[in-house]
Amino acid sequence: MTVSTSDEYRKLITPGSCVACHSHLCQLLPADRRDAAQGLLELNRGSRLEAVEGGGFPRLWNIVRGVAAITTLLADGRRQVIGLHYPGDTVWAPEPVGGTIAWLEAQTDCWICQIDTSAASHAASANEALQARLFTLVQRQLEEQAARIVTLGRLDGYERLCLYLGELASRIGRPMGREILISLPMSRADIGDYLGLNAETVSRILARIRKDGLVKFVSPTQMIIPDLARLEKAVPIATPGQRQAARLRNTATSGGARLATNGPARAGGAS
Amino acid sequence: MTVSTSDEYRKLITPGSCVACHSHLCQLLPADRRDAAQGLLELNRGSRLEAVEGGGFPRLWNIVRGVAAITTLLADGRRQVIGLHYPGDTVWAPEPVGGTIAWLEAQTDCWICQIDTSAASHAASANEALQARLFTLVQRQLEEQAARIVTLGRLDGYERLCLYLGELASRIGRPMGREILISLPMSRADIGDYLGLNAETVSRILARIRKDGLVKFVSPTQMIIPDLARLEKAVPIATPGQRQAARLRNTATSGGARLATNGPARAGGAS
DNA sequence: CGGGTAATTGAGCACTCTCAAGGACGGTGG
DNA sequence: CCACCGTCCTTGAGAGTGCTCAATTACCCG
Repeated sequence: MTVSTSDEYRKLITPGSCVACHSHLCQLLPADRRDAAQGLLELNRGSRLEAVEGGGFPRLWNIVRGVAAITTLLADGRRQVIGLHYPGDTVWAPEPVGGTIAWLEAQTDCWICQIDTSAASHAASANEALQARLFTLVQRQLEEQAARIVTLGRLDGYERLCLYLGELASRIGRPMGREILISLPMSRADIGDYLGLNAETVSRILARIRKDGLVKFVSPTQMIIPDLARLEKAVPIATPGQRQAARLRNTATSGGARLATNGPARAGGAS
Repeated sequence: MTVSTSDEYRKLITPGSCVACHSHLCQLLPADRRDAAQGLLELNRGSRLEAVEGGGFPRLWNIVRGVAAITTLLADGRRQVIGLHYPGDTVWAPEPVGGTIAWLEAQTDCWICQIDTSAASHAASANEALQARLFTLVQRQLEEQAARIVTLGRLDGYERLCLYLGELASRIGRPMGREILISLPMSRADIGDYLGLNAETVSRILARIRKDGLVKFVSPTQMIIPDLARLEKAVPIATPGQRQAARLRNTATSGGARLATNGPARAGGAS
């Protein structure tokens, strides 16, 4: 993990006019604690960020740039990516619990703004805007995790990968006319860790999805999605777009929370 | 869903001296909203409780008695149990999102205390104790869901069931000397929906666990765990030492933290 | 142009699913 | 009390999906 002090940031995070992110969550902290409570970190690909004990109040990670995974390990070395987060996301940092630990791991070079609300809590418990924002944020993260539980519990590999590609397309895809260009931020093995598969299976299923014409390969890490709707139709669930629209409807009333959101959605599958 | 008004409750929930639960979360609500914000519900086995829009503030379900599952029903009738909750648990009620709805479903007869913090939020945002309590509660739920993601993503059926039995033992098991007696609150099919398996597989694996001596059957829904420690040893939960070792293995290859091998064979799953 | 990592592909196997047939259990009515 | 019935549980056979192991092939970077 690298703490950067480059000029590029200094400009971004000028106190009082930080433009690093769109959430401006830090602005809701009490003015005298704003500096202590935030810090923009630069993480190189593969480096990690572990939450420390927050004393009961949340530590938040705001993904300013890049893609970062919340990851954990089993005793035997098996690995699972619990969540995958994109620019604009704010993550409730997982605290160490009973021998198990999860950390944030940069999948690409990242800028992460760390916000420690414990610094704010005592002075700002009356801060209703902050509280509302935190609730919205937590609600979203609970939903995303619930969706991932369904994905891992009930979707097969093909569906999981279609979901993943759709997620990438809507979060970091670059529209090119009617098509969408995506750069995969993770290796096959990492994708496998995210989707509960292994690297070879990911590779094989990707080949199958390509053969079905749902995606075109530019290189192993760059692909083009000719028709997002068709890709999403391969997954018998609400699409990220639909969910986002629904959430905008939902949150429109409550305190102007307007983070672009998504996350894998609901699943079909067997039973 | 049944709203009970039986005498048995009336005694329990006498305002100001409610002893229905141990959380006493409702006591943290402002006094004038306490009645509006809570209500003790009786759910018969199989009945449901749906959250409604909370305006950005959480609706909480406090499990006083019984076992309840947060469940989603897919368009084709298949189910996924997202979470399973026991007496003493407080659940952040899932709000309807994008056409997908999750609800609480009583696995056994339940008493549920519903707490609506939106009633409290405006008057009591300064209530630091309540806020701290909510954070703790959310933190725990996020952790539980993260653990379930790992379970579904990386544990095989045998491990998932051992975990489930251990969970039951520690939450609703009755100690009998050195052994623990548990009454399964769910059918094989429901357990399958919880663990991402199907009913037949659950039955088969249960038979295998029995043959391995980790559990003794009293009846199909009552079992005895002779040695909880031995059961838990079947699940690779990371101890600090093991985690350290695994991390060293994991980081040894490169800064990218790659992993040579993945989880156990897990197949099927859907379609 | 080498060295190393990442990705692909193949063969064989393990785990879980589907479909199907009995068996155990509890409730009901005769 | 017992036959009947529905539900849940068990067990079997066969098929499907994904994993392991292993060998290439492609790609990146110096």
